[in-house]
Amino acid sequence: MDGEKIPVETTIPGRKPRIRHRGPDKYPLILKAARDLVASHGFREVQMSAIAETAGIAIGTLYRYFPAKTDLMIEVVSLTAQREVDVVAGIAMREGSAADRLGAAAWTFANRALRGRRMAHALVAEPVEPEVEAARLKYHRALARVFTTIIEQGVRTGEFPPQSERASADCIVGCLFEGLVGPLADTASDEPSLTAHAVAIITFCLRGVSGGPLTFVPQP
Amino acid sequence: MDGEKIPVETTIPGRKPRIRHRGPDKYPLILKAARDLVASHGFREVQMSAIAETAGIAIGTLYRYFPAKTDLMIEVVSLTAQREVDVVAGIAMREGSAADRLGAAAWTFANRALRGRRMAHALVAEPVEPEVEAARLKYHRALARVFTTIIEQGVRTGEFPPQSERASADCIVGCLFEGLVGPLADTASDEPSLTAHAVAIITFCLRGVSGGPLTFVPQP
Amino acid sequence: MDGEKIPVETTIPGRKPRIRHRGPDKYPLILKAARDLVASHGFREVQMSAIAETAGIAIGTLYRYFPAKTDLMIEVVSLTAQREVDVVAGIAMREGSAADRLGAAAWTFANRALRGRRMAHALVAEPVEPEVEAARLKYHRALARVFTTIIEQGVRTGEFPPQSERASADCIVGCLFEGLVGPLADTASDEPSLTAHAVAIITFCLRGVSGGPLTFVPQP
Amino acid sequence: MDGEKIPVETTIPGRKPRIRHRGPDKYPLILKAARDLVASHGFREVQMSAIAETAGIAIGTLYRYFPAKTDLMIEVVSLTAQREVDVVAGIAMREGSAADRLGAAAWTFANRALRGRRMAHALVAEPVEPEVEAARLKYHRALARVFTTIIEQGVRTGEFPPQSERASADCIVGCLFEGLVGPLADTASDEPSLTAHAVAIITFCLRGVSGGPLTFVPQP
DNA sequence: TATGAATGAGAATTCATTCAT
DNA sequence: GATGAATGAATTCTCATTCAT
Repeated sequence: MDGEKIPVETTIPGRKPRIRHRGPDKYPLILKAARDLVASHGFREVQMSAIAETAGIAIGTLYRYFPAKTDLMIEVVSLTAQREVDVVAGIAMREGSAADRLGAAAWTFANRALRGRRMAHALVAEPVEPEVEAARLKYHRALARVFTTIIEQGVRTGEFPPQSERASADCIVGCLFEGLVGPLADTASDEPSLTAHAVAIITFCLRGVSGGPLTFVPQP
Repeated sequence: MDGEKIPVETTIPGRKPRIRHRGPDKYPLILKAARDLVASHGFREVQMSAIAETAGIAIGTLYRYFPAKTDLMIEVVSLTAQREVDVVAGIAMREGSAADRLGAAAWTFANRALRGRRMAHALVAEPVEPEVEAARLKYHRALARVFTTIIEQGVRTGEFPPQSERASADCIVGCLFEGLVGPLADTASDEPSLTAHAVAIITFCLRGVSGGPLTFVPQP
Repeated sequence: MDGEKIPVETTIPGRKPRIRHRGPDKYPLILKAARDLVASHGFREVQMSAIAETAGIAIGTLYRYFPAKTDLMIEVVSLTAQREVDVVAGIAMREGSAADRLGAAAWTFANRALRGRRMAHALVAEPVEPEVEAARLKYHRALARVFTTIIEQGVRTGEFPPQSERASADCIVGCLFEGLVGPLADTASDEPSLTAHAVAIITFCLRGVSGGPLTFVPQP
Repeated sequence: MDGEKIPVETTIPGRKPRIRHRGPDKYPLILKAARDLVASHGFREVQMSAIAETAGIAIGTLYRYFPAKTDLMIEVVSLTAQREVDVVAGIAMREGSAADRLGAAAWTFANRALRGRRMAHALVAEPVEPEVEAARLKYHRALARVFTTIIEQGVRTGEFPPQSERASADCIVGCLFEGLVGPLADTASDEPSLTAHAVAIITFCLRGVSGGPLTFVPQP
């Protein structure tokens, strides 16, 4: 109506990326609440209202930090998974033979998974939406990549026979998930038997990769 | 290994028993509709109304046969899983060395899983409620039991070294799930590369069990 | 997982067009409730919950008949507007000179609008969403088309001078809306003065179309 | 017609009076931001946060100048409308016959409205709350008053026949709104056809007022 | 005065389950 | 027995407004 200024159809400011903080940053608080809730109840059972309540904030505040529930869940998966991968990768980079490092890496993963069972289960076998599922898959792949690296090194040095490193790495991840996370999710087995189980699984993996009669012995 | 079936338990104690009928039994009709829908859309996406419509009956009728959605889902998992276990168990009971039979059983599972991917994924990695999850777990265990049997026989005959048969069987199941079902769920890989992948995975399993340099070769 | 039946990714049955009724049809009930509420409170103030309550049904039932609020609002606009247009069009089709019929049609519209002011206002000047706005616009256009027809006939017979029939029809609609609906929406004028106002407006329209000193006289 | 402004009243009785400040007056800054945003997105789409961001101030500051969103919106309507009325009133007070001035005033309005369509639409057909609606109505009335003045002069000099000046003025406003703002709000018509449309509309108005075969010819 | 993080009431929509016919 | 319309609790997300710093 006013000839002097004809604003073009522009984006409304402040619409999407609202996450920008200075003062008290509730981000870690929210993430912790979400993590805890997922770890104890799984993805499906967690409502935004519960997360807000657990974090001691209002729902609206939640949405200042995460534009949608999906985003928060993705962040939970990514962060938690990344931490696991980092630790395992650290082990994989140490000194020693490929077999030793492979065993140590798997052993580390196993021990961490046996603690935090519920969360491990959520990361392994409880997808919700495609987008969260994608984040979960990334975790599987990242973990497999660590093992792929070790195996490739072993093959290069002749310690392991030629093989599809990708397939073998997938198998190791599968062994660890199925053997330690899935079936045991709700079983309350005793500590020693779980340890023996883990040792047997890692031995299986070493043999699968090496094609020889290796046996895993956990290092204290 | 005896000829008896390795059952995926179905009855849930403490639940209202399924209603039995006289006249036209819509039970298989409903189950088929539910199965098809789960196979094509996954557990989460299937509503009772959709199942009823697909089965060509009214929602109310659905509830005459299954007191709750959970029960129907459990039945879908149990029946579908039982069929898979049956087929794999059939292979496992044939003539031949333990290694041959183990390879053949795994190969059969792999091929069936690569068809019907969506359903396989639902059975492997898409739990919904604890109760359905429990049914899913029974499937894992039943499948593992088939492999346990083969391994035990191989160990007894000296074909395989002593080992935790339970752990090894879990590993095999894990290898197959992780290697074939999980990551590939939405990937559209070509036939030959998938076959090669399956071969590599089964080879890994054979080596894991035998501790020797076995290689899997699919029988035509 | 089952080789025999691989259902293709199909649409889940029963997803969208749920509107299919046999028994007690709440459709008119809902529409009446929505109409009444819009007529008394305008579009903005009407919540689905209020409509459900007014109709004496549950919210879920509402959604059996209308998949979304927008759809219900569109229906309200369309139906109400169509009725008005029909009545006016009926007048336009009668016997008589173009000027007579134009006057009679406008007079009819005016009288109906002066009753049901709130609703008329909602139809004329209270858009909500683009989709509802589109329905509202259709109403304006449909009403204009009635007048266009009369004017065209008048021009053809020489009763009216050549002109842009479309523009003239828009003007008539604008005169009626602005003169009768908009400003008076909340004014509580007395009956006689409103009648005089309507007469003056229609006279204006007749002169605008004819370019001559016509005067509108309402027929009893 | 005297020189005094035809004001669109702004103050709302019974509301907390607008806060007056000493230091840097952000008032015009905010108003400009709000105006621009309304002009490009309409009332409904504009959030206080967006206005604050556009104005480069904090939300809290916004609320120091306007106690509520409604107040700000009212101010936007009032100011914008006042400007339009001023311009049209300026034309109306020039030299010339009543018909000439009426045509020129309408022509000016039309041209300004065809630019800034979005804002014109917001002012004409996008009310939100009763209070904003009231401000919008004042705009309509103020605009009508300009035309009333011209018509009264024309009637006094015998240039126009006796009539309800109020009704005629409403009609002119209605013709302009309906013909130029409403239906065209989202249409992307070309310049020449819009001009022709405006000419036809103004001709209609001249005839409606004069009762004679006048034709509008835009002055360059 | 200015800031902007925090608030929370409110609105739309979904879907398992019930029950009168 | 079958039907399917009706139910309503539950859940996600929005945005005007407040207030401690």
